[in-house]
Amino acid sequence: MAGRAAVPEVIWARPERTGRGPKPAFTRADIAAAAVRIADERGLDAVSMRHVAAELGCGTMSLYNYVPRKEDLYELMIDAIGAEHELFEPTGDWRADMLRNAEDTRAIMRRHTWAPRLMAGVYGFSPNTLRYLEHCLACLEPLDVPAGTKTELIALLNGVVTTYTANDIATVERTRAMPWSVAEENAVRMAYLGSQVATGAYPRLAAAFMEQSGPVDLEAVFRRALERVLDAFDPDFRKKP
Amino acid sequence: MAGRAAVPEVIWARPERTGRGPKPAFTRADIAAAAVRIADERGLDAVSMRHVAAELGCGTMSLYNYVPRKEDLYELMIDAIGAEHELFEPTGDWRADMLRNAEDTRAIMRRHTWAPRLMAGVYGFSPNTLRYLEHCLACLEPLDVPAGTKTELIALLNGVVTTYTANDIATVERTRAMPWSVAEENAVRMAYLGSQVATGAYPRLAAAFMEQSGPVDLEAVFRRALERVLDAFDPDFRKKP
DNA sequence: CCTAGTTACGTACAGCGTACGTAGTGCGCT
DNA sequence: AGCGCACTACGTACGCTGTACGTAACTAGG
Repeated sequence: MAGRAAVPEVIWARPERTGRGPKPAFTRADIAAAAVRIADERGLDAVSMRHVAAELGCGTMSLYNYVPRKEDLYELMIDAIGAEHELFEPTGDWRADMLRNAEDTRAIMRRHTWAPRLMAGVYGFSPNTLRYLEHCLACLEPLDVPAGTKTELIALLNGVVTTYTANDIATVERTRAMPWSVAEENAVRMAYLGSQVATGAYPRLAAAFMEQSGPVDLEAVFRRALERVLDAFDPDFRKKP
Repeated sequence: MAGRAAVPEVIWARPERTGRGPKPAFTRADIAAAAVRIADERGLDAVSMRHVAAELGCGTMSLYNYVPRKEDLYELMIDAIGAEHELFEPTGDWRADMLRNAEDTRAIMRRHTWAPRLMAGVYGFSPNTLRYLEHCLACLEPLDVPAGTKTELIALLNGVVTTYTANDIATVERTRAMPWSVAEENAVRMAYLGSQVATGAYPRLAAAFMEQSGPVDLEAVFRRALERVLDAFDPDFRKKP
């Protein structure tokens, strides 16, 4: 009686190795690395059970011994890139440290442009996610607010980083493997946007468009957003000029 | 020579109706409504070209006359729920107005729990999205900052609303059509999280967990996040006690 | 040693997006 | 007026997906 579990499974809760049977040919890390490699090189849509299995050099269905559902494969991928976080020694300046964390997260997402899309759908707490959370709390040690407020700060900041970086990646690279170029698609979208604004139906939007000169500096916009979020949590902020 | 366009298409740029040929049996609004109905009742995964066509009572491939790619169907859906925004008369109090907008957006997403997932992947500017943007700018008229800063405020606020509501929906309702109950899955996840925290590997995280008593008030957390974002943009904020 | 639990994997199925071909319809142009 | 073409409609088919299920080989615990 093999029987599938009638209860939801958290992949991190099931042991990687149980006593009986032949030794598994791969570790979870192997599988995660293969999936990440495929996603980096051929896009997230290329991450299918078949392709990952092929990358590992095993049969498709063998993968299901390690990863009961595809969703779990995604969790492995998120955990894998979570290992790339730089867990530095906190300096005592919580603002600077959190900025560094945010830029670090952004850099990781830039290396793995599929990450924001995955983060939106997976809510698990993987080992590396927990480690990163703990690190953030360590950075926030000097900040004198309740622990609940700190976790809210982390959540808000992470949300902003994800949202902004997802948008930037979208405008810069757009979905991969399109028959037309990125520039072309963006041009079409901007042309449409311009034509709509030109109808006069959106006067304030038009004014905002007129005001801006030259291309937007995405990096600067991002940093400003971070600073604003940090301001909102900074007890010293009110006293500043 | 029918020939597909070798250039990206923005569905809003292509006219809904061109002169020639038989009258289309449906409008875009019909199609969007059908897709939204399916997503509301049976979940986003049930929104397939086949199902939408069936809901409309036409052949699957006929749908492609109206919606060249499935991605465009998603854009129609987002635009459709964008019509649910309450475009009230600005009161002159930009903070209160923007709070109202945020709560309004949150309410829409709660009615259509698939919305956050879609928003993460679609970046178009649909008619109703533009209308809502214009409305927000109208609400921000009393705020004396550059237009660019206003659009940044709107973007940041919308991002926070989407992120937070997506998370809340996930914990409250989780993916639909699971063989186990929501409570069960959350219980399993929390049990795992608790077991990890109990290992002592995450002391600060453990402390944060200890600190909290009783269940988290998601609404309060959400409102606090909004207030913080608004604080960060409020010129009067520094002068307050 | 035996056997239960595991690994490995081929086959099969339902469902997906959508390319393509064909038939019918009615507006615009000559 | 009527020709032609752009459009609607839709059936069929292809390649792909996740994964249920069955079978064979293997190994550690009792």
